[in-house]
Amino acid sequence: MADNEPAPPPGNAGGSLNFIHQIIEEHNKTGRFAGRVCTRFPPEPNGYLHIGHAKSICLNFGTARRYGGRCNLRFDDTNPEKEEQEYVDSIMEDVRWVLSGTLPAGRTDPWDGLYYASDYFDQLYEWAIVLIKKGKAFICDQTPDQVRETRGTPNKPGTNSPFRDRSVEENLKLFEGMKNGEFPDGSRTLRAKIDMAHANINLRDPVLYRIMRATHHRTGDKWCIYAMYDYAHGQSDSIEKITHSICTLEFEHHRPLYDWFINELGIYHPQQIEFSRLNLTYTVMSKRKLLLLVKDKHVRGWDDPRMPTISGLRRRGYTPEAIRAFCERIGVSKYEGTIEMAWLEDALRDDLNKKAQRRMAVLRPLKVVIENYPESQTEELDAVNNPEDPSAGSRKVPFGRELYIERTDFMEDPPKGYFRLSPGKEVRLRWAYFLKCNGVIKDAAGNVTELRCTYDPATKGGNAPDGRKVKGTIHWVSAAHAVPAEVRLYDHLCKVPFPEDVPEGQDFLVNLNPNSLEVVTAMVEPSLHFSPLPPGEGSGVRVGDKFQFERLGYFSVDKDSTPGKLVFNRAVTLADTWAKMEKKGNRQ
RNA sequence: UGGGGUAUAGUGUAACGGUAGCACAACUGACUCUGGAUCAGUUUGUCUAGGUUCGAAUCCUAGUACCCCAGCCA
Repeated sequence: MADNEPAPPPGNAGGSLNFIHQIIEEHNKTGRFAGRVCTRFPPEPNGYLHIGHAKSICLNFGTARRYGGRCNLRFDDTNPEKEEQEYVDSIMEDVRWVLSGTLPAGRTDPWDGLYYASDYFDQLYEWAIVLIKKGKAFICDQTPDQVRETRGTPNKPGTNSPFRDRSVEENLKLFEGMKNGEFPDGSRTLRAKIDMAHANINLRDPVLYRIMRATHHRTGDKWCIYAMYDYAHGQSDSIEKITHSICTLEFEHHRPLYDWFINELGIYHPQQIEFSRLNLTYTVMSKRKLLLLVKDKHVRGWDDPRMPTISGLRRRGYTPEAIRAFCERIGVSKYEGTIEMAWLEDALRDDLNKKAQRRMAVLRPLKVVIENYPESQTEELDAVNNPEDPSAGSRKVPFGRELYIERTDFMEDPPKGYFRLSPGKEVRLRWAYFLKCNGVIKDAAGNVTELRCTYDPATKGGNAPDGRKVKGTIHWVSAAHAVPAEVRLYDHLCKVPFPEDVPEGQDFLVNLNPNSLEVVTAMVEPSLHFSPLPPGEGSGVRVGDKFQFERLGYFSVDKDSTPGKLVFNRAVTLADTWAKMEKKGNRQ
């Protein structure tokens, strides 16, 4: 994909071509486009991009890159009622981010051309006149209801509009009147004159232009008629000399209509190729549904880390490399399946395991007092920053008489196979000493509030000179030095793998996971403190910095952080064999 | 009694008439100062029924299942 990025590991895509690349290579062989490859990514600026768009971005930009071609970013902004500049801005930011690190030196934008369908409004209007003059389009005065009623159904042909046989002169005059604002919104349309009995409903005299007085984010109030997507899209591709117009499956039966326009107009003919859109378990992926989640405040915004949006994934802690690896792994086909969320999560773990420095953080603290450790003593111990990357070096972590450990790392009455701390048992404190539990202090309700332990001074660094082994190693932070931090623990947005599968009359909202966000106050090691300074200035962590909290998962510094308060998002947990064993035990 | 698509392990994706492979998941085991990572191994598959062929996931015929289409949305 990129010059400075290693080739993807031999996954399912390794070595073999996806069906789109096969088609392109066939075209290159036969000279259909003279060896030229030009693709485009054509979002409508009516919402934020999601992981499904990332698949399309990787496909379109990756294909262009692969064949030495070009890829445009084009905003299909033909419906001013739904489109906003905010969305344009977010889309550009997200495309840049997904592709960041893959660009040749000196380039900031991944697109070879930045276009808007609104750039072509004048040309589209001229072409409409051409169609009218050819007798291939007419002004229709039917109401929306009448249009619907006369369109027929999949099983029943439609009937001709009574306005279908207006003269060319009258059509021309009325169309100009439409453009000049002489008629009210919705009172007339320009329609193609094709075949009201066509088996493909898209060819039953589709609407080309509607009257709509809405301020367009780019053309302002210049127009009060707007082309329909179907009329604009194919010609936009044609204008840009797109060779391979890659889109999702639902546009397959629009292709004959696009071809009809191109042929009637006698203009350059791109090749449209359809692939199946991405579906993921435990989430929803349509802009309509995501908009609903935002508008009705089921989540905290488009970039809520539970959202499958690119901005949500970014905030959660995903890296562009992980997103790209995921898109590479899932492949491209026309089969409409659903990818398991575990694939996405695995891609992130795979990336961050190599890159993220390790830190110790205790999510649900349980106090430990080491009775044989001197009262006022503290010391600094060496901790390796990343065992996968020696160049990451090491750091000092403070140790003292009082510590916090994870509540789940202690059990008073442990089951077989539990090798963390329990009365009389010994564990290793990561990078520190062996620790043995001698007593348990409880509150009136019987909850464990504190552990009384002893340590073995001879095991400093984590190894026993007598060669004795411990099975468990647990993480900890020194109570005297610990820094409280807000940690947001995320779970799947939806509580079932296929949230759209609901009984009649219900919608996916019933399947939202009520426990998708849990907020805890964790204790983290003091090397983690927030810096508001730009990267490179002073010490501390910045928004977006990622760490592995040992044994817990990967965490990213959230933008809500302030110098007085760190906020982390849990991007993904670590694989947890013990949790799996427990789950299996419970099932029996 | 419409049209357009798609069917290969649990999930995706290869194989383009010649040993059904890979990844994720699951399960074993090894190793480990993260029950992480890593390594080794195991289980599970060509929608069905016929046909052509020495040989079929692939070609033919007939079925079956699922998806999309009746916006002046994209």
